[in-house]
Amino acid sequence: MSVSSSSESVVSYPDKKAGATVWVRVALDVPLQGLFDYRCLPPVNQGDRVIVPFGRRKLIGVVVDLPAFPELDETLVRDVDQVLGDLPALPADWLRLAAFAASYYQRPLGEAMLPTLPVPLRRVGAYQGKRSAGGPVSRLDRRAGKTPAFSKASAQEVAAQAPVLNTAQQTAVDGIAQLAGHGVVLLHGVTGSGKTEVYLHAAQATLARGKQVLFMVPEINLTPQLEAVLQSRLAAGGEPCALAVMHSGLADGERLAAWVAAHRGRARVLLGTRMSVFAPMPELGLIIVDEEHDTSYKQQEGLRYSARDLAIWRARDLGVPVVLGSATPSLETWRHAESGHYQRYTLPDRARAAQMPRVRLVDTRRLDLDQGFSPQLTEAIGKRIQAGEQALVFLNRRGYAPVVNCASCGWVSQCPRCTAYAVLHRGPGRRNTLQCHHCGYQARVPTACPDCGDQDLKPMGRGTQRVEEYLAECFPEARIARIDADSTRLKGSAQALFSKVHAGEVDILVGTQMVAKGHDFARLGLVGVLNADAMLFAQDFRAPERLFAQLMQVAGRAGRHAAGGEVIIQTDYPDQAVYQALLRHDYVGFAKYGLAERKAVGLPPFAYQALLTAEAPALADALAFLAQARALPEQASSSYPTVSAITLYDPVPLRIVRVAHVERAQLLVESSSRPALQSFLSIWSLALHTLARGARIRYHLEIDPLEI
DNA sequence: AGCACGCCGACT
DNA sequence: GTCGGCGTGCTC
Repeated sequence: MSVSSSSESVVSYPDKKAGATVWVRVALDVPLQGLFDYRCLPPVNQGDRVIVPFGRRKLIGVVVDLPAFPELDETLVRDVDQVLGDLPALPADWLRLAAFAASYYQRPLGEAMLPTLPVPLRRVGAYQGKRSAGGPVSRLDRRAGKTPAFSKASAQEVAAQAPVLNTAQQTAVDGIAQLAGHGVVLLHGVTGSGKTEVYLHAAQATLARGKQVLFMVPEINLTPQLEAVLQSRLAAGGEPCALAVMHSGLADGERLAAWVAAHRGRARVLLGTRMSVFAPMPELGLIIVDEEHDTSYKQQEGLRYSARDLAIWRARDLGVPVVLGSATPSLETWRHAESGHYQRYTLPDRARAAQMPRVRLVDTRRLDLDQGFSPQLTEAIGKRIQAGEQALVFLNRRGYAPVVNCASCGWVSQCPRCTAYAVLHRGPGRRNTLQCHHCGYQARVPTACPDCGDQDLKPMGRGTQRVEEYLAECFPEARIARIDADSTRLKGSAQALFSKVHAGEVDILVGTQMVAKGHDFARLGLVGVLNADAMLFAQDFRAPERLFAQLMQVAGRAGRHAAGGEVIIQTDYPDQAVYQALLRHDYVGFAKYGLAERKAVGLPPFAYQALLTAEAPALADALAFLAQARALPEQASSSYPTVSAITLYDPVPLRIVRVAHVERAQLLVESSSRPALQSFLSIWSLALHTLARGARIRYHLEIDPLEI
């Protein structure tokens, strides 16, 4: 209609029919505090998406309010360009969740809200312009006849028999069923104890009540079998259940399809990674957070949210249960279980016949190691493969060797852009490279030392490639496979490698933490762990907790089906509490010890933290910014009512100061009171915004950081 | 964050 | 004479 310039002027100056227009308050994805008011022709509702002019461009925003009066002088308020009616309005509970996330993580509402929408729903170009063709949703619906937005199993598949629950599982299922309204349930059980079966029963009961289920997992591509299990076991209304899957590996269109299916209530189960916590689900009745301790639930850029924490908030807001599952719950969660704040159900043994693997510590202090291998470990591997079983060597370090060193002058390979070693990688056909694991820098390995010209350059230490090479020398008959980020770079290659392992075409598997998650190896009899101590002495206070979780998880790979599985951990520190607890498979003891230690020194979960990180070309500028940030409350103490309850630590450089020519420093903020911290941060974060303007500084404020 | 305006340096 | 460097100012 609006082709001529005269009709455009009608849009700009609408008729002043009394009551013909309303005011709308819109959240936009701009790094500006506050919301933006526009004039709009009804019908328009809270939760509608609108296209609005903003400066010289157009943006898609979400209507969060219909105020009686604009906050601004009416003459400055512009007109909404278009109300997008292609989907039902975003529900009120979704708006509440976004508002909570924005305030808790200290970001403008629009910056929290808009990025959670599938890309096509927030791109003006998808609605206006040459090839918009009715918008992304109508295009999706036109396609839907051919490719459904979500999958359904056939009725026969759904009839698949459910195993009988053991007593502990039944107790947990009953406990979840008896929750009237909201409650947090911690399902504590080791790998193979049957947590999935409890989830399935709880989910099935929820579906039977006509409600939707949100099932969250840390990484979906590592658990492809879960989708099939949900598919074949869950039904809704006598029909196989409609399941949608959502994760970051999906193309924009696929993600849109899953999101729309959840939003329309067509998908009854949504299986997804952390981003799925923001999917609108009008009839949500249960949230499951599998492996709740997993750090993948923490978003590491943009809005740095914890999907687990938001899931709990969302469940409470909706008055529905949330089930957290883990063999090694985070100490935050465990503390709530201990205090009775969460209901805890423990699944004590492996539900199927298998035994827990035996854990053996090999004290490497006085041993002569051969390429990092103790005689005990090498011998154990030999025995297992002779018996026709598989062995897994776990090493959290990829590449051939972490550093190359000159024997005569002491030169070491370093990344020119980062304060980190350049790692030696073996490429195909002896094509060796030095690679930086922080910035992606790559270079040929010098043939002689760049400093002294000596040709005696030696790889120091070892990564998965070198371990693979060593094992091939030790066990020339054995079929060896390596699974790490390098060997699985190509799409589908991870799947192919895992299939080979499952098919028994591999005797020895070498892998990084990638192998610890999800996969269930039937013939695996032995897990050997190299270099665990490196993780133990990693920078931050959560390192032992993470190491314990990771070793429990990798140990769970051994002997899951057959009895007699064994885990060998090589360490210089066999007396460390982590290893001692692991010997006894004693999470409870380890958690008790860990919580006591945290309490004694006032660390989370007995304190609440925020971390301000500054980045600049020169470290001094980053540190100066942080020093100024730290001084802000002193300069204006009256604006900070809770500052006395807050500790601001000294700004310090990050352990890896420079990454890709950017130098970083951080400042830790701590309080024993979460409300006091929140109140402080809400004022401080505004002041930081002003402070950073002018200074050529990038910064971010992270709430509840996992690594400090 | 974009996006434009604006005011000084080397080039077809 | 212009093309273009990125400083700074604004967005309901």
